[in-house]
Amino acid sequence: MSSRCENCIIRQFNSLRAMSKEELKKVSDSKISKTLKKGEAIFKEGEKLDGVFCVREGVSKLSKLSENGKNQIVRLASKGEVMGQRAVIAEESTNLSAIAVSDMEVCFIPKEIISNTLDTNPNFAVEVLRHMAHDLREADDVIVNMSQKTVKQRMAEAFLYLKKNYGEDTDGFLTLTLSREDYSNVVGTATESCIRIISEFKKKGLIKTSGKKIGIADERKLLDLIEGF
Amino acid sequence: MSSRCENCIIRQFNSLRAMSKEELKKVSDSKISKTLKKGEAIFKEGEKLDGVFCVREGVSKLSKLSENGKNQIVRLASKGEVMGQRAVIAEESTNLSAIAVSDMEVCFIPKEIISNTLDTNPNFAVEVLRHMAHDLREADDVIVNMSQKTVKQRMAEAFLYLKKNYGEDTDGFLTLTLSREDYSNVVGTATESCIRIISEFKKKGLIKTSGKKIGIADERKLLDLIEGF
DNA sequence: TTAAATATATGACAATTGTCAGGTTTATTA
DNA sequence: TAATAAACCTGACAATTGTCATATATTTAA
Repeated sequence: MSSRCENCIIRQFNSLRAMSKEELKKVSDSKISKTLKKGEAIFKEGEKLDGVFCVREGVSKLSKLSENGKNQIVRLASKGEVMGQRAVIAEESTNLSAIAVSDMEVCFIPKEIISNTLDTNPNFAVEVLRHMAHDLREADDVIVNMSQKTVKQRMAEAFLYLKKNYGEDTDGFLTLTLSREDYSNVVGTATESCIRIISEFKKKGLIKTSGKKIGIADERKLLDLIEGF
Repeated sequence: MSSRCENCIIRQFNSLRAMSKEELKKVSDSKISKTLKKGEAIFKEGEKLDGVFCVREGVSKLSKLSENGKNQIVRLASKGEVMGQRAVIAEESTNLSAIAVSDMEVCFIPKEIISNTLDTNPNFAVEVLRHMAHDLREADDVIVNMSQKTVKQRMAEAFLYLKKNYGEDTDGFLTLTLSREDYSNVVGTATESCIRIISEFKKKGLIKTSGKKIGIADERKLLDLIEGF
């Protein structure tokens, strides 16, 4: 369970790959592995983080709750992604909560190691920067989608996003199963609206469902819908 | 007009302050100063940028246009901010257009200098990282606002944002004057809805107007509205 | 200065989306 | 396994927001 970071394949996918052997050794010696069950929180908005969390297995939602009970999922983080980095770098408390949407395995890495490495290893800093630049672009795209696309279009995009990023099983259902409420929080709509759209898409043959599971039945038509046809 | 970066006060506000004297000298020797009139584009979405733009004077909107003609302003950039950094770092073409919303003065800095400095000066990389972390947080907040707040609430926030960031003149009108269309593109709504809300706010004494100019008349009530009262 | 273009404004209406209320199904746990 | 809780679903309706049409004001340019 708690193996050496130097040998961890996950590292290939994130900024830790720019660390030197010695740096990785330090990380490995001070990291703490954790397992989380679906629904458990890794951290909650407003908390001060003492480090970052590297996702080894499973998927987490990064979301923000408002006073009126609405909840917006800003992005999903999975294998290879590092959560809490933004807050640690900006030396702020997190603006987002991280909650497991599937069983997870994460490694906690103390912030001192991260900031020391940032200060001394430009390769690492640039690598982190690239990842952050990517996240920023994605965030910009989400903003634009929220304002320029209808709920239906955003739902269609959510399904295709999940297929692209997490794949589908042998029966053609999305590997990552989200609750209807999670979908509504990704898309930014009421759960009822979300459910209605799922029903409609199913009726029209765009998707198929089996219990909670959702599969893409007609990708072409979903794409057309997103484009506005 | 075209002074030395080493002496530029603007630098204090952005990541260039982490550059060494020699690095700044290089920047200064290769930078190109430009003046832009309100409405002119600094760059357009999809373009490959050969460098970044440091804002010395004026304000620019960073926005994205969709096929159906809708336009979303993702953020505003003003004195001290560096535009195009994200694209240069990620080595992608820009996802956003930058258009002057007031007369501007910007300095173009070739990307080679930026990436060389990133690779060799960890202080600079970390400083850029901090700025990007800040932008990312702001982007997350915008996503949440778009999904959790009504158009009225977002309009109220836009007015307070402009007051906070650009101040007001001696008559109590916002220093930065945006067109109604710009407002609608910031808030993510139809221009007609935007105008209607401005009329309503005016009628209720929350704001005052004088031609294009808008002033905040009752900050308390605007805040209450944002909070949901 | 006048004409044209652009920005602002408002009404009428339609479409989208949210809310509430009540169901049914599915999952959890005692 | 039965009881309970949670998630899913649907209808009816209301609120919000967008669209189209049109009028007026303001700016720009001939």
